[in-house]
Amino acid sequence: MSDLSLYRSGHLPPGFFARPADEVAPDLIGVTLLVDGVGGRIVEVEAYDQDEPASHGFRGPTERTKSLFGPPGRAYVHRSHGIHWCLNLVCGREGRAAAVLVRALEPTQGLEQMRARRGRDDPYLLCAGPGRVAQALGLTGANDGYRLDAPPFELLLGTAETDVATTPRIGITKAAELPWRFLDAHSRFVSRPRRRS
DNA sequence: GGTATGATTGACT
DNA sequence: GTCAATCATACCA
Repeated sequence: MSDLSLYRSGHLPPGFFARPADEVAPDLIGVTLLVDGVGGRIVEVEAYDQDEPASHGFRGPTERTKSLFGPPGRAYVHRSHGIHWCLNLVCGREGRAAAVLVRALEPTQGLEQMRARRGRDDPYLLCAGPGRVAQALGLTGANDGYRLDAPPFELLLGTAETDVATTPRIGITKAAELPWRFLDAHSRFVSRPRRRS
């Protein structure tokens, strides 16, 4: 990956995900994520890597994490707390567990469909949080392993520069100090405001 | 086999 | 702020 600006307002360039997750993650802020034409602009993500204990891949591949260890550019959709689904975008190379968790979108397309799926009207509660994102986009474990460069998925580069802030990750107890949460510094659609310093 | 723990959310005090 | 929901996985016996 060299110059993203060459691809502005188009699809993601080939090889975009074939990099370490903490390099891919900030580049995803401002990218539009759609599933069957419904979705919005990514404003918050977190990176996870096999070598740190917060990663689902830390203890090696399992039935649940096989797509996480698969080729980059695919979805890894896992259940959280037995209730919610969370969408990850697989990075790195096959055989290595690296992924970016999509934590929040600014809803831009298919608002009514997302409201119906979420059972809520407030646009700030449609996609603010990983479980909410998956629910709004209609994603479940059935979508685990799907390619991200083919329908129903679509990823489009943003057209404007985005100010990316970096903070520790949320909701984990291991490797909690790693600064691998990336967010649009000015967006109101993030799951939680930037941590006070 | 039993128990503890989540990459969370929504309801409630 | 606290806490239950709900289940696959991890870890210990």
